[in-house]
Amino acid sequence: MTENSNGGNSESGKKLNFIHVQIEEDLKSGKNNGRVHTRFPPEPNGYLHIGHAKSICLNFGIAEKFGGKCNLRFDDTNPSKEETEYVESIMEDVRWLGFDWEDRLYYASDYFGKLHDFAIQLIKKDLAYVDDQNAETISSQKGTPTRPGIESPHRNRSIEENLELFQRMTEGEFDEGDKVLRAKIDMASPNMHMRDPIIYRIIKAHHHRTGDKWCVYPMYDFAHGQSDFWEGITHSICTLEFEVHRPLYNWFVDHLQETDYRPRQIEFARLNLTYTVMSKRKLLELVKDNHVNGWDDPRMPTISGLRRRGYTPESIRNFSDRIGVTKVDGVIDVSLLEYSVREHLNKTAQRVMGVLNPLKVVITNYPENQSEELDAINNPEDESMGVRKVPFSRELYIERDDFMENPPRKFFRLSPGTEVRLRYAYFVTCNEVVKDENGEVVELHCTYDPASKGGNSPDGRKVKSTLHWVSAPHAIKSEVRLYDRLFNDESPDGHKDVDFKEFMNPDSLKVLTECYVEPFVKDSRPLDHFQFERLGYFNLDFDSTSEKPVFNRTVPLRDSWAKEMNK
RNA sequence: UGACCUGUGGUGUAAUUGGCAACACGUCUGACUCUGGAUCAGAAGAGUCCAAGUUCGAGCCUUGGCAGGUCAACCA
Repeated sequence: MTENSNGGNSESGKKLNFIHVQIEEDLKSGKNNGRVHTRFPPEPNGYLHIGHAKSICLNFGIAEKFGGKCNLRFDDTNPSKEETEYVESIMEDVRWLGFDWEDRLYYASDYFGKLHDFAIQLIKKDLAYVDDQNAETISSQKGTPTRPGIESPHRNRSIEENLELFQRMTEGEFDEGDKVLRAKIDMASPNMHMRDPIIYRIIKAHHHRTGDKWCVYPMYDFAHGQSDFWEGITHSICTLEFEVHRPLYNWFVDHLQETDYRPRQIEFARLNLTYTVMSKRKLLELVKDNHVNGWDDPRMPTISGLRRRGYTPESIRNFSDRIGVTKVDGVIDVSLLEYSVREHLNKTAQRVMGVLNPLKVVITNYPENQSEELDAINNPEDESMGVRKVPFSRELYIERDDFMENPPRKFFRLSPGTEVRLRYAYFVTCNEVVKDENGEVVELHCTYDPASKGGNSPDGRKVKSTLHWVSAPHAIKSEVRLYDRLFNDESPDGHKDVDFKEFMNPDSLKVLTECYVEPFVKDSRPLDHFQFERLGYFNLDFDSTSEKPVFNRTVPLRDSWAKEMNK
């Protein structure tokens, strides 16, 4: 009823964040001739994670909202960390999330030539110099945030000498670390980034695109603003830690570009999630040290991991909208992410009956070698998804937890002498419990009431509970992987620098091999999301090499239901 | 003891030109039995970091504090 309770009043009806407000102001004041152009600029040094999804949704979302454009740009200025595999996975993930950069795919490496020319311009303006000192020395001369730095002895080299040295750097005459090009700004600036920052360094590594053409590479601060400028970016959105870089970003653009147009850097808070490690460095470590089975392991917070876990693009985009955009560095509870999947999957997922921990049930008054097909609803929230046939026969499997020989007071499911409903099928009553020599229950003998076909008895009698089940001879045996959070409840949030591996949850992956699902599943390969009724949300994992279906459970169990049963 | 940024229920986000702080998640309670971890109904929970000031009236304005974050990579 009150659908516009968000206070926003944009055309799309979605919530306005502070960046939207800023853009509206820019638009009103006639900046950039009414253009809005953003970019998503990942470094291809790892797979994208849920934090990047926030940035993707923000940047592409702004373009959509204001009728502008959003570029995809790979910020590949450091060849020692970057790989083509990452480029490809990033493109796949952005597309999967539902965004399109059309023909606007760029690489910072496309600008290496222009950037190099700009470096020379800077030297010619006496705003850059070659420093021969090593990293340590340069670092020690930087001073501290509270104490000014001191100038390099090479700071006042002649323009000619700088030009020559930079040329020789470019030609590969020096080794890595021997020389760098620095901007000549202010060694006493209160902003550390303005104390003669390095703009070019020697790296003798193979670049994933330019190969061995270059051995000097521009630094982020030097390259980023210029790239934005050349692409006509109006709003360059980045995370909070770049706030102190902004003066430098502006300094480079101001000293190198001549028109009035200026891209504008705006910072927002990166996403932190509880129980979730999101630093690329740490995720890389998990992959490299085989703590997980690759970047797309369903326990990973990567977009590819979430995809295999069964998350939908819609659910991630909804999550993104829900968390908003601010400059407050906070921590979001993962339950909000999980809520977002459940919300979407509940509307769209195919319902299927399945048994994870089987207990055999024999319907003693049902004829042998007979079977029949019963109608089951595919999605109670969406009639258009129709119905399917579920085979029923004399031998069934039910969930082991659905039977108790000596039930406590509030246990209404199957126990000796009680009658329950098998969903979509019949009322059954348990008459006999078969045990093995260890006293373990191995089989139940039940009788069914043929008059209760479909799930209701003509005499109007009620049963207290409904079970789901599969027909033993028809069921497909499958493997089910139950994924839980990779990190346990004590794990620190966000990017805090601690030994995060101490907090890994040893039970984060359980593989169950004796599971049975309706045969329906076999014929519905294209439908990869299922809700196993009562058991949670699953998806078929196509990654499996085996012939049998393998399911990943998407949303971890919460214990409220179990708690209820233990009362 | 520098510069920049940020402070609204447990969490996240709102609050038109200053007008009794709203929404979502989470939590708790109840209902519903063709299974819910679903759905529905309800409840608790902040007086907006603090202090002064301006004002009939301040989360929004002013001043001063306090707290937290970021910055000293030849990473991005």
